[in-house]
Amino acid sequence: MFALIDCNNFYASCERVFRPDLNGKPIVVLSNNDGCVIARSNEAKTLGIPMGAPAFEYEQLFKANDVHVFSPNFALYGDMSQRVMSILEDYSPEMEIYSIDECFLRLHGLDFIDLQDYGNQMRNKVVRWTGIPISVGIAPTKALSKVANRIAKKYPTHTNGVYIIDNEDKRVKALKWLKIEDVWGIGRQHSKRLKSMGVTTAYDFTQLDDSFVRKNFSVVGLRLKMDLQGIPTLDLEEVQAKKNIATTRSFETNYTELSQLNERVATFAVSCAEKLRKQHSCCGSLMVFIHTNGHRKDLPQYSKNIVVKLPYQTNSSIELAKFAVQALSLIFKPGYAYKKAGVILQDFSPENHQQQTLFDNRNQRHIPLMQAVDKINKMYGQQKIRLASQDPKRVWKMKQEKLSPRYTTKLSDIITIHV
DNA sequence: TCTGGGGTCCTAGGACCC
DNA sequence: TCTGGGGTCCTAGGACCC
Repeated sequence: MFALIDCNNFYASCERVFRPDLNGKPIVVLSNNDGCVIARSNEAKTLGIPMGAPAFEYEQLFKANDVHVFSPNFALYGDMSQRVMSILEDYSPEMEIYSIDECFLRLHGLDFIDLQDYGNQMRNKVVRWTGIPISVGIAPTKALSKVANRIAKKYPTHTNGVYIIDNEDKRVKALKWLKIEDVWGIGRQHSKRLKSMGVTTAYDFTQLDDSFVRKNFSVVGLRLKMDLQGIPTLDLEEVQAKKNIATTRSFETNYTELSQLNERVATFAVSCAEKLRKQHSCCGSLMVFIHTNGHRKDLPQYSKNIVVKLPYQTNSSIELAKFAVQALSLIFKPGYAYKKAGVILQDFSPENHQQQTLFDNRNQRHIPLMQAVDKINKMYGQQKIRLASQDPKRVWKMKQEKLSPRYTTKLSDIITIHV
């Protein structure tokens, strides 16, 4: 059996842990730049605030209903996630952390344990130790555990937040209940096509012909179908080194000058390089993109990306910033109002396994230099040491008007209790 | 005025090899 | 008249996830 454990309204719940006065009140968490809604408490969902709603369009509704709005506090969410995961880890030797708020456990050899009770224990411990409510779905396959989790979340009073699919009747009933667009792995395009052929539930999908599914939805669709039928085809996945690393941002205002974009792109490249060094990889190519604001139909639009093959593998912030800024100069066109830019690293290889090129221009001294920079930044705070091409005066800011304290990761933000 | 960010996998088609 | 067969590798685009 597999268990899928999912934190309820995770970001909203994290904010509420340190603001118990907000229990029972509607909360939303916004994306970077306070752009759109990326998390909602149940109360906010009830008000009809959709996922992805642009914040400025809903300002009135927020005000009218006393919705508490938060800028994203990823330091907090990341730390809370680790706490939740480290508790759940104790419930099985095999765990896959699937996302910041979800994990799969393999429940093997628990034949004499009441799984309902086991799920209840997880729930109670996590909420008691962290304040985060979770839902637990248990079933013979990963896809079915996703379905079970959805039922647990949808009917908390009936299920007590734990639901188990452990026989054929329950499986069929659950799949007939689940709408096709809510199936894990069936997105907007697939569900549109399926609905047009009369497939409206997960159960209908499992009744389709194998070769038809294979042809129209590839092996991914076929694996999903089997998993939903109770034949395990999806297994726990190991943590692997990333194959791409990206840093991309929208700007609070539009940028028109190359110099402004240079600074942003250099900073993005440095941030990517730090992530790359953290996983001990080097990269062989990078992509830089810029584009104008696609929502502004009244402004001239321009969007371009460029992929640069590097002359050698590297993870030096200095080198990557240099190549990224060079690439930018090749695609920058004056006369446009740029809203977003990004750097994406690709073509990775292990750091300690580098192929030397015949005419190697790599500066070997960057290796100890970067180690020193990383160490200092770790000790004294992010970005303590920066490249001169990065914003030396911290001119660049994101719109973050409703940022909560870093309760768990910053000494000065720890809550004080007055006795 | 204002609309997020970071990932994965699969497939088809083109370029190349002998 | 008639123009092979069997591969690999790479990339762009499209789908999906949170």
